[in-house]
Amino acid sequence: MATEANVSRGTASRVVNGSLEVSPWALKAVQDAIRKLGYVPNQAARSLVTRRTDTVLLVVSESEDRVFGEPFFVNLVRGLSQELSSTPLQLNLMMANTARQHGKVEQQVRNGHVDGVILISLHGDDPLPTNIVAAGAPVALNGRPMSDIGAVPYVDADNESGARTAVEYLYRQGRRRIATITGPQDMAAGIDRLAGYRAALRGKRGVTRLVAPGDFGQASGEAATRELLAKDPQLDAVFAASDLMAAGAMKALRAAGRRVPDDVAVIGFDDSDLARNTDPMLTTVSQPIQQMGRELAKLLITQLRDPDARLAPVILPTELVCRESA
Amino acid sequence: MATEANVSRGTASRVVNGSLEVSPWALKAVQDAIRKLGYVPNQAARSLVTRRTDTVLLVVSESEDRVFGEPFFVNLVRGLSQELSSTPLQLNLMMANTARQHGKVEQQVRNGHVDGVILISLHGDDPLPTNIVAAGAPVALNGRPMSDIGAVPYVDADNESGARTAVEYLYRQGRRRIATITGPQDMAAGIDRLAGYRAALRGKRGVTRLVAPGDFGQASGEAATRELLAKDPQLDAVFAASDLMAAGAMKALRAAGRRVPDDVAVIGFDDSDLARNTDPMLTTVSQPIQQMGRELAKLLITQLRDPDARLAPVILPTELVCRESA
DNA sequence: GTGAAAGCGCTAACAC
DNA sequence: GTGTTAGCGCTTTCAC
Repeated sequence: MATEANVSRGTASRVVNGSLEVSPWALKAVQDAIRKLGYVPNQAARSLVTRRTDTVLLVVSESEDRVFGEPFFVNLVRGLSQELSSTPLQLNLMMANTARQHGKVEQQVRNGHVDGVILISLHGDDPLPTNIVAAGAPVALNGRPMSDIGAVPYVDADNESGARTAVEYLYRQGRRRIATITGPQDMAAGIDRLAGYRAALRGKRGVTRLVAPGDFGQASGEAATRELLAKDPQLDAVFAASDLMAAGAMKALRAAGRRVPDDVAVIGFDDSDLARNTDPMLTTVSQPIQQMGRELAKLLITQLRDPDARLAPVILPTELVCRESA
Repeated sequence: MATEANVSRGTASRVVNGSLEVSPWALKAVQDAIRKLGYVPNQAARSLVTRRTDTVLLVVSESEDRVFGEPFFVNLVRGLSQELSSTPLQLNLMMANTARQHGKVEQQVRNGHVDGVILISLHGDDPLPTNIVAAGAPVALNGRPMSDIGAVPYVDADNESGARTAVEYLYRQGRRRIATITGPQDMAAGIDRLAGYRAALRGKRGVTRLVAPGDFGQASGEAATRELLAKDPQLDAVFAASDLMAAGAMKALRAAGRRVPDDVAVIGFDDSDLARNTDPMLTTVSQPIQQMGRELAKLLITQLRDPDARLAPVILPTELVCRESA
């Protein structure tokens, strides 16, 4: 290619890498040659000398049992992909739940096979992010980690505010016996959504509060609702911390002869596919998942550009989507 | 590393690449050195000379509107990932719907950035697979392509047999006015499922057949059902070519005062999350999605090992999952 | 501003 | 069976 443009390999390389120290003349000659030859740099050769790979590793650290509420994964990936498409960065995918696979991730980093790592759906307080940083690569996390890991930035939806808005909406509708079915309390999303419920009702008089634990799964929503109904048959609203649990709640309510939303209003969380397909359709809190993917990518790109950057968490707003159930 | 083991770089390389022509003595010395030094080969340097990248590209060619029935994507990826984890192959992910992005895929192949390509959720008769093959990389497809592309192997569920089983089940229950809501007839899955419906009823006397078109989406299922009800109010069974459409059907049936399954039995297709969350829970045809992912990976690996391999399509069995709606 | 040359870490062909 | 050697295609000093 250099010969085609009548310049040295060095100059050609300078043009390809956008160096400014090139004469307009040479610039054009090289650019023409590139177009003519359909030249594309060999990534391997480049990596060999730059010691960068232009590769981002997406680690899905998901246990078989807890499958995330589903348009989630595709949408997140779509956001990531969108943001990365304007960079030379490639996306490498790895499912890693076992400790052995986590070890593989660290190894990949340590051996310079990837420039940075994006972690999604981590459990509790996994040491993986810290280990990756120690191994020398920047990390971006999806979802607030349980134990605060100083240097690792994350993206999350504003779970507390979403829950608060939902419960306030129920209150404004005149509901006064408002129950909540919580998510697992060892996950930030579970904790924050419960906090939102509490915040919404704080200082309100004449409101009956009821809390039943769930695990984000459908069955737990059903069971929790039966429990709540037993405790307070007058119950007039349920805020569930996930759509699946809300669907379970509706089922239990129907079985108990309650009409939704007439007797009991129900609100879920996630705005999953399911929410559009229940009968009545579910009022729920939606998160900008695709946007979260984009922010995740941005967080990583920023660190790649400036390794010393200290990034703050990105908290994205949620939105109450009103359908039929409340 | 070679020096650590007191052998030449050549011998070290032979050991690393599992050549048999190495003395046990040298073998051990090198292996010890590897362990001692925590040596891992540099992938870039290796690629540079072997002209392989040990990378498989997963191209998701999905239009924004048609989101696939959802645990689909994660499960497929999980299968792929499982199968690839025992090889040195990495999985590269790319969302590519536009023609421009399709071009990028071809370019990646042509420049040797990937060794093979797996394509999922292609539209109609996309020329992409043929183009990739022409560019010199093996391809494996998910879902039977519309136009038969000779050399490109694919993995698919046995859509026809799944549909046939479902409709036969309705017939055996004594249903005699059996309708179907089809998928889009420009997709193999839509066509095959309709063929299964027809096959199940072929030659049966005293059965009323009713066909209404749908597009796999919920709304189309609802509309089709209203149409069917208008044509034949006596209708006693509906086989929908997707769970979403089945959910829409149930909604329309309920609105028309029919009870499911008492008055009208409903069966869906996909066994998506949704099927477990409708009320009554949906009887549906399940596909082994994760297994499909594994087979997809195998198809590609085989071709990578033997470029001349001529592979037959892999058709995986479906299964009727009986719940409450039929 | 540009050319020349060194070398990134590895494999493969060849000689021994 | 093993050592030697020549690149793979690129970036990056270092002279000029």
